[in-house]
Amino acid sequence: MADPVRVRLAPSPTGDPHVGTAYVALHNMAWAKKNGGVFVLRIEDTDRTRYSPDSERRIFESLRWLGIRWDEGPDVGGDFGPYRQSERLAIYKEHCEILLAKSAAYLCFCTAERLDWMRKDQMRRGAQVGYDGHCRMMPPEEARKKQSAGEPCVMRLAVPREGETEYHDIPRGRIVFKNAAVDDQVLLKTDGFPTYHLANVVDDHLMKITHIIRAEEWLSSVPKHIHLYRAFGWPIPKMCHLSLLRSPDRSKLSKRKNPTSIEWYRQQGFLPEAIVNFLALMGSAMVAGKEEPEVFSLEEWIQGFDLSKIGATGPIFDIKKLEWLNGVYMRKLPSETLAKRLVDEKFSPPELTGEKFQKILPLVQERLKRLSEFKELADFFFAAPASIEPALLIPKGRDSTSTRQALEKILDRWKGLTEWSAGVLEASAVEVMQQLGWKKGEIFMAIRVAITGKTATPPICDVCVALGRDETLRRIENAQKC
RNA sequence: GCCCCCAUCGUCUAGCCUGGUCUAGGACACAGGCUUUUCAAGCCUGCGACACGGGUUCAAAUCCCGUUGGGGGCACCA
Repeated sequence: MADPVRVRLAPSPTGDPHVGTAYVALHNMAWAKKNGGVFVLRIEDTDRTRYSPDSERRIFESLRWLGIRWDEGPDVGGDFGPYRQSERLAIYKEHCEILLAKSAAYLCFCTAERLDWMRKDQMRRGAQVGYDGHCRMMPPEEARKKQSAGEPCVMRLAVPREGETEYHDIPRGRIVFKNAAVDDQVLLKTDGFPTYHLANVVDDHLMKITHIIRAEEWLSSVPKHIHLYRAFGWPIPKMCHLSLLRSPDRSKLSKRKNPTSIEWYRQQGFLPEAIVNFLALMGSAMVAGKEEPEVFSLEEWIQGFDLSKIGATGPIFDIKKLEWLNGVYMRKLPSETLAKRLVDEKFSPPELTGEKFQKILPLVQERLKRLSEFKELADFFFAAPASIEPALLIPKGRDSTSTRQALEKILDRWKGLTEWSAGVLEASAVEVMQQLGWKKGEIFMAIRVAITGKTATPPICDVCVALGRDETLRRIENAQKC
């Protein structure tokens, strides 16, 4: 019996909750669920200069909003804590000593200025950029002495100078790195905090992580991690690097070119299930055997999920397709649910009452691509148009007088109606149309503009019913004045 | 510059592992049409790809090599 599957998401709380984080989280969670395993959330907060306490909270909130749940983490506990790296400093220190004792790492006293100069020099010469090994030659006793004398230093990984390091990546297969090209990475910083490289290897081992599923940008640091695992004598977890989500210009998704914050998508009125579905579509994955194989729930997706299905090409984040999916979900939602979402996410006017809501929501529901569009699409239900554009009101080839007369006739007819229903309104409008010799489009458009100020609305007679008799007649009267 | 990854319609992808069933399938987008009181939605049609060059083979989108193109990494950031 193999070890139970344990995977982890390791975001660093340094900014907005990124859609790429959600993308990676989804794949981790899917793999854990698929195998009856455990999904761990670990906070990588070893960079105290970029750390933002608010960021952690927002990451949790955004992931939860998307329906992503973890089994262990700083906020839910677990047997392998603490789950914030800043709370594990003693553990890293201890492991640093092990590496030093095995000569797998060494202390480095080089100043930032020297490193800077060195790098510039390497660039200029067109040489490989990386630490030149200056302190690697130093006898350990001497290094210890300097260290105890209080000289600031870092600890670096002593990467073998020759040979190759290979490993197997799940979507990509065998990958081979030349050791000579691998830098002597800093493992422990002057401030006593570990770098990502040390912390992630130590934690993944201690937390019994079996599969590392993370973004492709980590691919080139894998050899460093392998050397670390070997130095410790630990087994190496399976690795799966997910291709980076791209901007339309194919560079990695960045907020300079694209909205990347999950919060932004939420504020724009995207539904979490649409975002999840969309993200799952990137890189492969369709649920087979459905009439709509590209529209599926999280559960359905997980059901058919497999790491072997993941592709290695970097998909462009196509917001047009997300919008389409969002529309699909908006139309599918029971209107009570949609109403609740609109209210909860603050996309509907506060004065919206239950009854009115029920009347208008079905009229706009299939026209919405984002929750945020509700306000604009439905504004005329809440207030008469502030002004009416005569050019829109008057059909092409007609004049203002005949338009005014047409509205007058409609008003007369509608005032006398005993039943206020879409069918009746329509029938009497058609009669007026015939009397005037107008076309259907002309009369209905004139009514539409008179009542809503717009040329694109739900079927106008339905709108009139939702608005009610008094309001409808009042608006037509007003329109005549302009 | 050095290291690594990737390569099917504009975009997301199926097919590739286990060559022939691929005149390469679906979806988004786009264009046209139908429906129609407008806008949506829906339905139909169209446009549209195996980056290029060499191999291997009776046969290559599928296997191998190279080229080109794109991407990522090269921090006391993750």
